[in-house]
Amino acid sequence: MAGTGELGEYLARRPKRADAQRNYDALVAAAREAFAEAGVNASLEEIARRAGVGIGTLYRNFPSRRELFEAVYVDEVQALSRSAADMAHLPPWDALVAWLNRFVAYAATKRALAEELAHDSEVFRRCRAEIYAAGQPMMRRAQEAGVVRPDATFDDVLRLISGIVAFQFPEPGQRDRVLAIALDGLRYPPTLA
Amino acid sequence: MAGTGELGEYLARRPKRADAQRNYDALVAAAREAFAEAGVNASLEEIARRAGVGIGTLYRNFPSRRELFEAVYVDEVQALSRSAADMAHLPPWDALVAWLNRFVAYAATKRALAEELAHDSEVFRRCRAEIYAAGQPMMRRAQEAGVVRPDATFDDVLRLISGIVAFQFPEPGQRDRVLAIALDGLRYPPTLA
DNA sequence: AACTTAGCGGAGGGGTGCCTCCGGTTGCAA
DNA sequence: TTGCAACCGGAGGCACCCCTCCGCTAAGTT
Repeated sequence: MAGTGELGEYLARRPKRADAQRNYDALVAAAREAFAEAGVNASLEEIARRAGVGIGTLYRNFPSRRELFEAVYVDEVQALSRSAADMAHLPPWDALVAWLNRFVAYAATKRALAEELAHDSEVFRRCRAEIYAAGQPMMRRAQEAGVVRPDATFDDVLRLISGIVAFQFPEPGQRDRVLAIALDGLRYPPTLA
Repeated sequence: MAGTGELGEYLARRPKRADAQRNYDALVAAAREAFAEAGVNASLEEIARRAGVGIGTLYRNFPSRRELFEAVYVDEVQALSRSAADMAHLPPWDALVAWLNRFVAYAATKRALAEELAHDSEVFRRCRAEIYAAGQPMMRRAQEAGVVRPDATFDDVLRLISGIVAFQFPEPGQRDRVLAIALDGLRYPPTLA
């Protein structure tokens, strides 16, 4: 688990007794599903039901909705962060694109969650730093190699991708086509398709 | 009002008596604000309160939440549709970009609404057709002039733009920068920034 | 001015979600 | 095995929202 920054300490909240741990994990898993399906307004009682525990158990582990958000969000970010290492052996442009594709999977389901946490949350700031630490070097590397336009920031790119992916595309190929347009805009020097 | 297609007939629901018309209009205006602020789940009772009418009046005019959505949505689309004519005198690329900028203003506030209506709604289909009728000729014109990549569809472009704009950008300049990246990806043949 | 009827508005029943509280249960250390 | 502290779960109070129903009001007509 080394290399995921100091985010891990936020998992120290995980309880100690075996049954309590089972419930904690079941709640986070249920919450992940529920938030993906119904958005951030998913009913907490529904989540408890889905996890097979009482509503009281949910509130004991996560006194507020926000803390449940955070628990779901943190390990998603950690997985994304770790994946950056897998792309290290690729050429600069390919590495960036590969990681951005991994980012797509993250952003597609976690955008609403991130938006909710964005307002003054220590956890969110740390997650943001974690993502930057993973992706920004790849971006810089690609820019220094002259294959990404120099006037774009890493933040620009994340927003570009996140926005596009937020949509539900009816036809599966279309999302990739739209992403390709966006990536062509990022590429430098411009190339003929 | 010519040129806005057959969408106008949906406004025939507007009631006849003077007081009823005032209330109808106040409700639509209140709903527009409320949806912009609180999203599609804004409370109907809050909307009625804001419009200064009873909840009963709201339900008489709009038996379901969806019909209120539609009323708000339709004239927004009509305004967007009409604006296409204003760009006719510009060169192909500039015209398209100008209209897409107008589209940005529309998409920023109406995306959630559109998503809600997207599922089997006759009104939504007509609005969609209206938008296509307004924008697709500009897109085709630009492609025929060789200034827009030929493999992109009009739908691709709308999704590209809508997605990006869905975000709240903290710094105002960033949105334009991100849009510029996307538009560069659309442009053809690619040009050096 | 008087009438008629479209239109008004809000009380109220039903439903759902949030969160607290506490009697019962069970993992685990000794 | 036993004891107890940690943990469980759901009943219940509160708040909010949805939607219906019906007695009242006033706009438009004659």
